[in-house]
Amino acid sequence: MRKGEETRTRILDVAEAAVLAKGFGATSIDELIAETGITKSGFFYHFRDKNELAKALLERYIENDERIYDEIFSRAHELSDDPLQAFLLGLKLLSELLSDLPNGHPGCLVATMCTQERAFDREIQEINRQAALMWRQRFGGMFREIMCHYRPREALDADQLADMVSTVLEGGIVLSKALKEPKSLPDQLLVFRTFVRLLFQPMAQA
Amino acid sequence: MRKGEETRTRILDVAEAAVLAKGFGATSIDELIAETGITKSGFFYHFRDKNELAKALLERYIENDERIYDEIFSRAHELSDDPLQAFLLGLKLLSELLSDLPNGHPGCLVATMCTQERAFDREIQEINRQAALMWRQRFGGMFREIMCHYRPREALDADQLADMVSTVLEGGIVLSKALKEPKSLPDQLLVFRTFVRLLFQPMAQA
DNA sequence: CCGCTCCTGTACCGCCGGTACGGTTCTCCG
DNA sequence: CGGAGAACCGTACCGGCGGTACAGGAGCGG
Repeated sequence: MRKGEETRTRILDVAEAAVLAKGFGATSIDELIAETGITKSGFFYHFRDKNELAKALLERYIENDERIYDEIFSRAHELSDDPLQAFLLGLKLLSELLSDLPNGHPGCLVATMCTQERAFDREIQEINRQAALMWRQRFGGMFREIMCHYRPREALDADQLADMVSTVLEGGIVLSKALKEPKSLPDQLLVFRTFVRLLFQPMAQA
Repeated sequence: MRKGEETRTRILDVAEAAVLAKGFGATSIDELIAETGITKSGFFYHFRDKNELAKALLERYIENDERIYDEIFSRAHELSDDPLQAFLLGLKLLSELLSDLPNGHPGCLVATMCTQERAFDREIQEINRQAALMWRQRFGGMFREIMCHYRPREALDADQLADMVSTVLEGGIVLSKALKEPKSLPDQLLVFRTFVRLLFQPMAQA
């Protein structure tokens, strides 16, 4: 029981690193079992096929992702009662966290699954969609609360603003990888942060 | 001579669609030759291996991408002499173009290659990097020109702003695919457009 | 000691990327 | 019109990989 879970976790750890580095297709099962020190039979005992591995990988990744956002933004809300300040602080904390990753962000599994969508079944696509919707809900709620206290200089939809957070994160990851500049991602997040601050900045002559 | 180029183009057309839909790894050569109506030998006459196909695919994609940006922003600059207005107009035109794609944006090959980076050789990674740098240069130039005429409300680096264009495009593509909402990408671009307008909007009491 | 979880070992299949190579057809140029 | 490439076709083959099948064994809790 305990032993099985531990092996499964080890497989997922190895697989996640490999998939983020090389893509799902380029990650072979043989390679995974070699690194985890189990046999092929052992692998297929835990995962029916590669698709189920992808599913488990994705679910675990999203879960962890949510946990990180929970931590960061709850900490930000502890430090400031103002919803705008808390959000801006959260973005800053997130940017700093991303800056501290030595080799840059390892990549987002949601994005990897997206760029290879038809290679996976609809279940995985649906998990992916739900993840994006959760992000929208999370940040959308924050923007709605901000809008209760601040009047935006431009009329923008809270959900679209929320999607902008995901967009900047996903796009920043892609750009960082393409440019081989780990700093781009946290930088882009800070640029977005400036935009948000600007958007809700009270008019000069109120 | 002419014939060869045409076949090669047909292979690339089929391959591009398949790669964007399923990912590079999930796209088999057998499948490509079946759809193009040639044989395996014929395929390997045109491309030494799959990696060279990827390279040709990527180069053609980037070339086409650049051409589209050239057209849109040169048209925008014809319609307005003001660099800010021209840029904002360009974003609008781009957003409209993206809106008109019936099934949404098919995906960016640069991003797909990024999420599977180690599966390809360094040459491809370098092409990818150069593409991102070209985007930076293109939009960076525009922002620098804008900054000659407008004073931004917040001090932001022109290159980082330029990267933001790429970020929003790449991130928007990912989000659109994840959410299965084609409209998200053009919407995100318009949100960014609003930010840019806000950034360079003259102060109320100048 | 039974039974269950958690594997190992072996053998095998079909698909796929890639190689090798001989032959064929088409195309353009002289 | 004829020859020389260019642009393929056909066939056979290889190794790696995803996946299946199935038999068996170690360890562990009840």
